[in-house]
Amino acid sequence: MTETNYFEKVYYVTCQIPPGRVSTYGAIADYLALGSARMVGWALNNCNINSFTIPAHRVVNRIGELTGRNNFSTPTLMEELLQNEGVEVVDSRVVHFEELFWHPGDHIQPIEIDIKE
DNA sequence: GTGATGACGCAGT
DNA sequence: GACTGCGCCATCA
Repeated sequence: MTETNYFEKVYYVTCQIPPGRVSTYGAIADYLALGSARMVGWALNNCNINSFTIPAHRVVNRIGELTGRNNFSTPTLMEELLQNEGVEVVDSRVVHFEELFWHPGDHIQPIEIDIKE
């Protein structure tokens, strides 16, 4: 692999997040034993070129804030994608974040990318 | 080879 | 209770 498996780990876990659910950088970092949530954001930033295959919009910080929206094509794209999946987003924040929170490994599933148009 | 940076999180004040 | 600063680890310049 030309790129470190590190990216693939983040890529893998991120793809496990079911539509309509969200996870956090810290949760992914903890699950992958990365030791730092910044690593997750950094990895996603490097993989954002594949944003069509990586639901990076489902990854938010620990308070449910869309801190990475500015990294998308448009600052509103992340919010629109979440709302399209049924996630209510207000003021760049996920509403009922605690209820929609999905913990990596809780219901881990094989990689199954299903992109919705 | 060194310093700075990065979509965060926690501890300390 | 709220704010600030530091640390995690890897890549780029």
